[in-house]
Amino acid sequence: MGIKERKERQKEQLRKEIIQAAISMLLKDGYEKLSMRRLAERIEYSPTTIYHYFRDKADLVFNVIEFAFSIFVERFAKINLLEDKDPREMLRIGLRTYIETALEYPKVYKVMLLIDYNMKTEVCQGLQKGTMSEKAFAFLHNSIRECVKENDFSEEEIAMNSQTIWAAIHGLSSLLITQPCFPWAPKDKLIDHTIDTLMKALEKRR
Amino acid sequence: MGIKERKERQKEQLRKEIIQAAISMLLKDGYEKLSMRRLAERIEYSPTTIYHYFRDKADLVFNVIEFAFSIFVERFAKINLLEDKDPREMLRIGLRTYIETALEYPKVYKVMLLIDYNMKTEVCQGLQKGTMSEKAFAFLHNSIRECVKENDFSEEEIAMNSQTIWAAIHGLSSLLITQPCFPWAPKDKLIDHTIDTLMKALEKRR
DNA sequence: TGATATAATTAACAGCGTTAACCACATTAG
DNA sequence: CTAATGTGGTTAACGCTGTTAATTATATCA
Repeated sequence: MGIKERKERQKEQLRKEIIQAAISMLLKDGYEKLSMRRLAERIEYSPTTIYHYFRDKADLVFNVIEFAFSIFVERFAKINLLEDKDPREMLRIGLRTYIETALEYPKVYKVMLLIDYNMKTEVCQGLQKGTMSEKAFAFLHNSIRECVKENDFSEEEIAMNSQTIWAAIHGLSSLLITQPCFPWAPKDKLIDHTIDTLMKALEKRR
Repeated sequence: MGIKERKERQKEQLRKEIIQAAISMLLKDGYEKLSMRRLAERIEYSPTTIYHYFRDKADLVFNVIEFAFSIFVERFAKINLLEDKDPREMLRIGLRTYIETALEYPKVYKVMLLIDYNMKTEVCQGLQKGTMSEKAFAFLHNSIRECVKENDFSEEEIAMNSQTIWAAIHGLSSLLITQPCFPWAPKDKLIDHTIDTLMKALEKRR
C-alpha cells in the first residue's frame, strides 16, 4: 500500500526539480531572465503546473534562496570541523568564506539579499527560525561569541558585534557585485583590510 | 529670437517634471509600482512621450538615482560648513547622516544601490566621474583623508579604509531596510557601535 | 499661406505573473 | 467490473509590463 508514498515522493521530486531548474537558470542568466514561463518551458511542463507546487513566484524564489543559503551553511560547517580551533582564526576564515562565496555566485547573491522578496509575502520569511539564512547567521553569531568568551561582553554587545560584522561583509560583497566599475583597491587586500578592521572590534577592552 | 531657448527650457522643464513625478511615485509606492505607463498617466502624457526624454526605463531610473544622491551630497556639504572642525567628529556625523538618510528614504535607497541598473545600459554609469554618487563617495573619501593626515597612510590604505567604511555603512543601511523582521539590536546603539568599530581602523598604527 | 520640423499620440508586439475552467488519468468505493 | 472521486496537468485568458513603428497634430519658418 505504498502508493500514497510513491506519489508523495514523485511530487517532492518534481518540486526539487523545479527549484534546481530555477537555480541553474539564475546562475546562467540572472534574475531578470528567470520567468515562470521560461522555467516551465525548461522543465517541460506548462506554466500553471509550477503553481501547484509553489504559491507564487515569491514563494519559489524563497525556496531558491534557501538552497543558496544552504551552500553557505555547508561551507561554514566545514570550517567548524577544522583542527585549528583558534576561534579568531576560524572567524576570519568564516568571514572570508562568506565574501568569497557571495562573489562566486554573484547573480544568486543578488537575489538572496538585494531583492526584498519580503515585501510581497505578508509573512516575513527571511531570516526566520529554521531557515537556512538563520542558520548561516547563527554560525557567525556563535563564532563571534567564541572570540569574545574571555572579554565579559554582554549578550547585547555580542549581538551588536555580529550585526555590525554581518552588515560589513554583506555590504562589501554586494557592492563588489553591483558596482563592478568602481575603482576598487585590489580585491584580496581590500577584503583582508575589511576583516582586520572588523576583528579589532572584538579585542578586549582596556 | 528666443524661441529656440524657450523651447529648450520647456523641454528641460518637462524632463524635470518626469523625474520629479518618478521620484514621488517611488517615495509613495516603491519601485515595483513605478511603471512607465503609470508614470505617463501621472504626468498626463502618453507613455511614448517619456521615451523622447529618456532612452529607456534604466536611463530614467539613473536620473532618479542621481537626484536621490544629490540629497546625500547636499547634506554632506552642510556638514563641511560646521564650525566644529575636528575631522574625526565630522566623519562620524557624515557616517550617521549617510545611514539616517538611507533609512529616511528606504524605497529610494533600495533603488539606489540594491538594483543593479548597470546591467542593462552597456556603459557603467553608476559612480562615474561627475555623477552625484561619485560626489557623495568623494565626501567620504576626503573626510577619511583628513582623519588620517598625521598617520602616514599610503593612498591605497586611505582608499581601502574608505571602501571598507562605505561598504559597512551601506551594508548596515541596506540590511536594516531589507530585513525588517530581523531581531536587530536597538538601532541607535547599533549604528553607533558600527561607527565606533569603523573609526578604530583610522587610529594611528602603533 | 504653404512647407517644414518637432512634439505627442495611437496601436501594436512580445513578454510577464497569475487564475478560472477544463481534461485525462489513476485510485477508490459500490 | 463499473461508476464515482480525486489528483496532476493543460488551455486559454486577463491585465499588466517595456518598448517601438507609424502616424497625427502643432508650432515655427520661408
